Amino acid sequence: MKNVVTRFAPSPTGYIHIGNVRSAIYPYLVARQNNGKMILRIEDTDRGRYVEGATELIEDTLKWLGLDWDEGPLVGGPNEPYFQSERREIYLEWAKKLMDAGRAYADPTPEEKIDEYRHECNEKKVPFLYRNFRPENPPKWEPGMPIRFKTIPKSYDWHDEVMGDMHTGPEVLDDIILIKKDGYPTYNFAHIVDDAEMGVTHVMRGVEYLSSTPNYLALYEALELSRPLLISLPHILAPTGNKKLGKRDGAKSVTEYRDDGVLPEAMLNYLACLGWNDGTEQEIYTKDELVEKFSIERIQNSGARYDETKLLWMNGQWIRRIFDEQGARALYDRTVNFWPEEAASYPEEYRVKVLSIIYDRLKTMSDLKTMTGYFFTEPEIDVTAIVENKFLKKMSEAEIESLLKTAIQKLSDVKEWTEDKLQVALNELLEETGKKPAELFSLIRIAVSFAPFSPALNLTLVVLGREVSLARLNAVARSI
RNA sequence: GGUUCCGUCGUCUAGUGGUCUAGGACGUCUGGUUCUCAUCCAGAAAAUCGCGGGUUCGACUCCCGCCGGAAUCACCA
Repeated sequence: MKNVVTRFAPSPTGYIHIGNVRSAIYPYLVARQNNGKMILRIEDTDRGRYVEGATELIEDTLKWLGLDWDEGPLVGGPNEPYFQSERREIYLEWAKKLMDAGRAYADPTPEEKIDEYRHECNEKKVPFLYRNFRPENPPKWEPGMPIRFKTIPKSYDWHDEVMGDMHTGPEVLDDIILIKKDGYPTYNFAHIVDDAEMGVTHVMRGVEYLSSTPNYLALYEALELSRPLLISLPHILAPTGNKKLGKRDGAKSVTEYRDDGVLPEAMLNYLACLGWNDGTEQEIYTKDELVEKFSIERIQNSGARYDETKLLWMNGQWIRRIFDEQGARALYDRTVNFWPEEAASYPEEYRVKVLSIIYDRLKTMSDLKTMTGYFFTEPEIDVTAIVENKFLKKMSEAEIESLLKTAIQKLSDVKEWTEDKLQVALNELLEETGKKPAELFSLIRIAVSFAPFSPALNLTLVVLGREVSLARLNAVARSI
């Protein structure tokens, strides 16, 4: 396929949450895969729901995920403007053309009257269709009047790339509003006009638009436009219940995950594979792999439940992958905002070392805050933590004290404070004292960190350094 | 209620008539990796393929009916 043009067209009503980023990811993938263009268009036609700053939030979210766009806010393009509120003249022109052709009309009916019609139908238990109440002699249009499409009720067949062959009868077609009385277009009309003007070839959006599609088809026809490829994306379901994931169910914003230390690679990977797979058993995909392997045909046609646990697992995978493939430094660059406050006064090099021994324990970057405290602050000595430790509680305090002193002596004699030399010393200590690793190592580990867990003992000692390690051990020895 | 879509382990999924005694991943459980936590490795439990009919030598796969779930029916997108 050539000249592929896709778009992501959110309305600026707040943040983008995980339930709806997928309709940005898939169009992006399709555009890049086909050397096509991706358009970002802001559908701000509902002034009541407009949220200040939402556009920036959308831009930030996309940029963070690594989804860039070829046309739209910030980058411009040949079809400017990309805010629908600035394109009102265009929609009005198209609507006028429709009126001239007798396919649209100005509707003078007051809204209360429409409510009455609707009510009437509900009473009679017949479907409410405005076309049955079409005003007989619509007035000439003037500003302040809504414009409605004059539909021709008939059956439609079409193909949805995800849902398959579709068919509906005339009962779903109605005289939908094209231009609201406030002069802004409805989504229903605006997106058709914009997609046509911008040359959009693939319309990807949530399945909630599937039932309106016949009306769009009627519009394409009346406007003599060729149909773009229609691609309905199934909903992402909330963790519980069968509802689609929405802000009401506590759907977190994408940026919230960023702030919690989820990597964009993991987020993109997880979301792209929620409801799509390439048929192989691969689970971890880079953005480039997704671009290469993505296919519309393999998008699932049923909703997928959002599972944060799996996202977090994937994030752990990505943390390790970045460390292993790009090095400690590359991973460190992603951690700047996630260290405990006290870490700021330590040299960067030291933080990199801490990261290097702790990274494989991280699920999110923000775990650094809770997991690395003892590297940056003197832990509070808590003798009970030692005495009541499950490996140490069978020893008397005197025994513990003497064991600790032996250990201090041995470690003080270590010439080079390195990973290997420390391990040798630790092993010798084991032999000399006749203690089990569980006893000896637990004692030293707790004395040096007072943390519920820490990396391998020799590594912890290396990073802490000789001085700090011995000082802490001595302090504990004095406290017993 | 009308219209439309969907229905394989708890979850995400593989599966296009025989190779499925249904595969993988997350999660769970067990064991191993000199202490802890995690990683990693090995293993286990976990799906009568929504239900009932049919077609066929043979159906998770095709057809029909039913049931269940969802979406939509706005001057919101």
